[in-house]
Amino acid sequence: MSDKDNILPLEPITRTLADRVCQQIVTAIVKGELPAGYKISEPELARMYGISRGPLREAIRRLEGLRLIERKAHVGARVVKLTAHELIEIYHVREALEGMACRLAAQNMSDREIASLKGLLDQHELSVEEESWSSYFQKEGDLDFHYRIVQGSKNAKLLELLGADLYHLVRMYRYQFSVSSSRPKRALKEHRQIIDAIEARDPELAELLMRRHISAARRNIENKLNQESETKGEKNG
Amino acid sequence: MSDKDNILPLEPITRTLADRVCQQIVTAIVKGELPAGYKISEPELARMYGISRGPLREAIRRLEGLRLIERKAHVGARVVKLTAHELIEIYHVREALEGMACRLAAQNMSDREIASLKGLLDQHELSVEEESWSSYFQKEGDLDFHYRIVQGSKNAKLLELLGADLYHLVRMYRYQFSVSSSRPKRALKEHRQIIDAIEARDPELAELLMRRHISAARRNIENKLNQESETKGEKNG
DNA sequence: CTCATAAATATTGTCGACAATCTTGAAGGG
DNA sequence: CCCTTCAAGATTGTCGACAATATTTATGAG
Repeated sequence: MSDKDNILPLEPITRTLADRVCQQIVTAIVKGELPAGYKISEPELARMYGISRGPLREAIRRLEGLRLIERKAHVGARVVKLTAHELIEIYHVREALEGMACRLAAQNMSDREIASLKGLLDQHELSVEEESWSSYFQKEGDLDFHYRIVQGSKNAKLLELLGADLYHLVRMYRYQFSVSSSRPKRALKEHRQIIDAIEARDPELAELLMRRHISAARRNIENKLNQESETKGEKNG
Repeated sequence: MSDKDNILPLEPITRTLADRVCQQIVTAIVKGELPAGYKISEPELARMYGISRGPLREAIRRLEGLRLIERKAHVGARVVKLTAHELIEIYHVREALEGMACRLAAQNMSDREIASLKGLLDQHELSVEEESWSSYFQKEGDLDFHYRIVQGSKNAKLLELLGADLYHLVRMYRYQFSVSSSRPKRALKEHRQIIDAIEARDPELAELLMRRHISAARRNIENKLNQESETKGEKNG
């Protein structure tokens, strides 16, 4: 028992087929390998992943809980198609949830976590200078920051709702629309202000800044969508 | 096709076994028929509901998504045991989410919905006078009010998160602890203030009042839990 | 008597086959 | 020519059986 403790596999490979396949499908959906609106055929997917339909169906049920696919009885499952309206809704929810998370983080985040997060922002700053930025930051880096704040809130329910239900959809949106975050330096500056407020243990300010930050991102998306809807006339004309 | 439209079964009985059993288990858990911490035996449950293990396992996967049960691979599923800490966490989340919902409701709720909700409060007022109050209001009536506000926000994601992930747990808590809402008239008065703010189309005030309302409920629970922890010494002595 | 090891039991995970339902296509009537 | 009806095909839902893993019990050594 003494040397076995050293291995500590840290959930090495999820112990069950259904869980493993579920994770694979999540990333496949987020990255767009399974495009939005795609009709999921159980026999096809089962063959693709080399498993039976039993575990696959359980995985699908789980995916349904993550709001990444939608099902209709006796008809089948489809990858969710995120509409502009729903995306705006998600940002409203994020504003409320992450505002609360940020306030709690200002109270509960450890000094160590704060220092680590500041280090992450330094990394981001370097990435912004280079060209490598667009590939990483806009896809994962930004959510890294937000995820750490939520972790710092020490509220497991918040982490659950944001991590399991919302961030997947946001990541999916960013991959699929290849969204140019459009305001990199501005966003980074706002991130710095937020972590400063947390470091100053100022919950009110931290919440305000986070809400403003997400609200700005939402309006940014709204504007972009409005622009698209203005120029979409050429399709009908 | 003309007379078929009149039937409109409104999802009459969920079309699949897994969905139906899932709903049954949800109410069983909420009402405490399946007590918190109960070890779920698949063969037992399958026999109890008269179905095979296949659909039951899918239902369990869905229940897992609703955070009503927890699973460990190759070990089994247990009904969640809500700790005091988690309950407080949930109320923090509710404060954020329903505050936002209330603000949006002040903007998006229809006059008809507002009138209907005021009627519901009239009903509640009558129930408070009688004795029948404790049985209904504290268990379902209060959440009815909150649920309608969230509906009025016209934000589907909010409705999803609160309805699917949080309210079940709150209802479960109320049934199991047989919580005496402890401040019925006070709560009802706050409900009236909230709907008044919504009717006045005052989003800021509506959000403030709702946050205060839920925050008060949270502190009420915290106090009660502290009292319990003070008197629990007799167990150890 | 206590602890460690190992077999026995029970439970969960996985699979292939059958039944119920929906969708697609063609044939016939208006 | 279009619409309705019906049949064929395919897909989803359900079931029972087998395999893999965890828990429990019994056995033996210290």
